[in-house]
Amino acid sequence: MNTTIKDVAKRAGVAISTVSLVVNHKGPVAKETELKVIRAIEELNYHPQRSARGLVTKQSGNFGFILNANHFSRAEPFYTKIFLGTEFQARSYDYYILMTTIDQVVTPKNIPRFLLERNVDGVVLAGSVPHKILDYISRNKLPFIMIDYFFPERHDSTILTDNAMGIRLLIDHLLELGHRDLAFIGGDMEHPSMQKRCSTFKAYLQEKGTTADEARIDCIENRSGTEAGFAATNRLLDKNLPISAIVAANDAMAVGALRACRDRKIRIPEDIAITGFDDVESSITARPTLTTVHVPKEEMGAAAVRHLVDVIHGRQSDGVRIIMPVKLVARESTLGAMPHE
Amino acid sequence: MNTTIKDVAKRAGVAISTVSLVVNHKGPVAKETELKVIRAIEELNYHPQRSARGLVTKQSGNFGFILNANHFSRAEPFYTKIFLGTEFQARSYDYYILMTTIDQVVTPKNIPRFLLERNVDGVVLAGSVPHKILDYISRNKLPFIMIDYFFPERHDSTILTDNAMGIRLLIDHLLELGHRDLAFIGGDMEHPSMQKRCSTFKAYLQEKGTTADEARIDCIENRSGTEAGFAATNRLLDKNLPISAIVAANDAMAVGALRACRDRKIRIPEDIAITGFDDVESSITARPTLTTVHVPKEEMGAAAVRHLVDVIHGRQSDGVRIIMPVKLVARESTLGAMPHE
DNA sequence: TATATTCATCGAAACGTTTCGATATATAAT
DNA sequence: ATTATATATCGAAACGTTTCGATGAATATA
Repeated sequence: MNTTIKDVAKRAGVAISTVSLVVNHKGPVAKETELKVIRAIEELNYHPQRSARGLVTKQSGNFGFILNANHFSRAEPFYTKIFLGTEFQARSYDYYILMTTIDQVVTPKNIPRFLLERNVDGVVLAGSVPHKILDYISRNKLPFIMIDYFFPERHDSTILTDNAMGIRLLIDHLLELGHRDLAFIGGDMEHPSMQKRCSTFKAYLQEKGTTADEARIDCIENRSGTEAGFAATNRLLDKNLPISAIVAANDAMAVGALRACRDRKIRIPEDIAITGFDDVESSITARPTLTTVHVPKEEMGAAAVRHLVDVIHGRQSDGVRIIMPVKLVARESTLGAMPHE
Repeated sequence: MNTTIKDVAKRAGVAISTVSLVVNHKGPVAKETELKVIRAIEELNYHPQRSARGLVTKQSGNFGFILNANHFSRAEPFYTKIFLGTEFQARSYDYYILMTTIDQVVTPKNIPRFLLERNVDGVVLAGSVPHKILDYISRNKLPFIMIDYFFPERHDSTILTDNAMGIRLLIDHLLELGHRDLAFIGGDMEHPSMQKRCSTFKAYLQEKGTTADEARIDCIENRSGTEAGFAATNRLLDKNLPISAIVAANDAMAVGALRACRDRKIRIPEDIAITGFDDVESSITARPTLTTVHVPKEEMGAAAVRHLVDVIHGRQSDGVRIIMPVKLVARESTLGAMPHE
C-alpha cells in the first residue's frame, strides 16, 4: 500500500534517481536496468505521487477555469457548455480542470484559491472578468487565454466568435425572406461581443443599401436577459414605426421579444420575425422556436485548452486571437410553423 | 515573487514552525506573535503552496468525479447536470473537482489518473461504473459515493432517485385522466433504476386494481435511448392490443415512442398519452412536450459532495443510501396542446 | 523556596519526488 | 599505453510544508 519510488529502487536494486530517470524517460539508462526497473514498477504497482512531483517540478497538471459568477446561473447554458468543452479537451491532454466562479467586484482578497496555492499551470477565463485577475495571472507568468471577452487596450490571447459574420448571416436571411424594416435590440453594451453585434448590424445594413434607422435600435446598458429584451422590444414597438423583423443581440433577449409581441397579439413570424444569437437551449424550447446563430461553445473551450498546452510546450507564442466560425440556424421565428418532425 | 513560509518566518522574526501554527490555527501561540506573523503574511502576500502541503498532510483538496463514458455524450445532459451539481457544492466547501470518464470495460490499466497519483480525497461515481474501480478506491481507503447506481450485494453509499414514487405519480396522473390500458417500455435492464421503474409499474397497477398485462410491457435489455424506445413501441403497437397510454422508462425512450406513434399517425395524447422520466432537455424540446418526472440532478451531485465532506469530518459514517424526492411535471403529451405561454 | 504544570517557541525530521554534480566504467582518439 | 570522451549510475540536496519532541519561560502548587 502506498508504494514509493524508494520501494521500487530497493526492489530493482538501483538508486532512487535511476528509477526517476526511467519513469520520466530522461537521461541515458541501460536497456537492462530499465527492464529491471519497469518490472519492479509493475510488480509493486507504483505510480508517482502528484504532490511530491509537483513540489519539485512546479507543475500541477491542472488548468484553472475562471467564470464570471453572474454568467454561471443554471439558466445560462452558454458558459456551461464552454466549461464542458475545456473539461473534455483537458482530459485528452492529461490535465484536469479546476473551476471557480468570480464576482465582478474584485476585493483584493478574492483571487481564486487555485492561483494562490499555485495549483494550476494555466488559466482559461470565460466571459467578462476583472482586470486585476489578469494582472495577477501574468505577474505569476502563467499562460492564460480568455473566451468571449477581451480588453481592447491589451493583447491577451483570446477566443472570440465571429459576431460580425453571425449578424450578416441573419440580415441576409431576413432580407431574403423579404423583410425590409429591421430593428435591433441589444444589451450589456460594455461587452465587446455585444458592441460588435450592434455595430455590424448598422454597418451591414448600410452596406446593403437599407439604411439602419437609429430609431429602430434599442440598446440597454447593463442587462442582456429576457427582461431586457422584453423592455427594449416594448420601447421599440411603442414608437409605432414600421418594423417587420427584430434582430436580438442574443437568444435570451429574443425570448423577451417573443413575449412582448405575444402580449400585443403580434404574430411571429407573420407580423414580425424575430432572431436570436448563440443557439442556447432556450432558442429551441421557445415557442415558436428561434432562428439564431450557432456559436460553437464546446469547441471554444476545447480550443482554449489546446492553446494553453501549445504555449506550455513552446509551440505557440502568446497573444493570439482565435475567431471561431458560426452558422445560421433557421427556425420557426422567421420561417413560420414547421411540421412536427 | 513566490514567497514561502521561510520568508514569512524571517520577516516576523519567528521560527518556520510558528508561522505554520498560525496559518493552520493550531497549537498555542501568543497573541502578540500571532499578530506579527499575520502582519508579515499580509505584507508578503503569502499563501501556502498546495503541493508542499499535500505532500505532508496527504490531502489534495480535490474530489474525483468518475463518469461512465457512454453516459457523457453531449446529447445526454442527465449526468452533466449531476456533475455541475458537484462542482457547485465542492466550491462552497473549498474543494475542487477532478473529473474523468471511464470505459465500461476495465483493463487493469485504466484506473483514473487522479487515483493513481493520489490526487483526490474522495470520489463521486455517477452511473454504472465497474466493480474494480470501487475495489481500488476502497482498498485505498478513500471515501466514495455513487449516484444513480448501486450493487445490490454491497453496501456502498449511494444517492438514488425515488423511482417508485415517480412511477406512482405518473400512473396516478394517467388514471386520473381516465386512462385504463397502460403500457410500459423499458430498457437497459441491468440498471437498478430501470428495474425499479419497471417493477413498480407492475406492482402499483396491481395495487390499483388494474392488472398489469405482461403483453403491454416491453423491455429492451441493453439499450435505453431513442432508438430503443422507437423499437419497443413498434413491437407493442404491432400486437394491436388496446393501449391508451405508454409509460416510458426515461425521456429518451419516450421521444422514441413519440416518433413511432407519429409514423403511424397516432395522435398524442388524443389517441395515446405518453410519459417520460428524468426531465431532461429533450422532454421540453420534444413535440408535443413530454409529461415526465423531474429528477433533481444538480441536487444529487451536491448531496454527494456534502456526504464526502461529512465522512471526512467524521460527522457521518459510510454506507448511507440517500433517496432524492421527485415530482411530476405534466405537459402536452398527456394534457394536450397548451396555449403558448 | 522548590517543584510541578502549563504555555510559547523552536529546530529538525519527514513527506516523495526531481535534478545536479560526482564517480565509475566503457569506448574512442592519440 | 595514455588520455579524452561518452555512457551509466549514484548520492545528496532541494522543493515548501507539517509535525513532533525538546527547551525555556512563566505560572500555579506544595
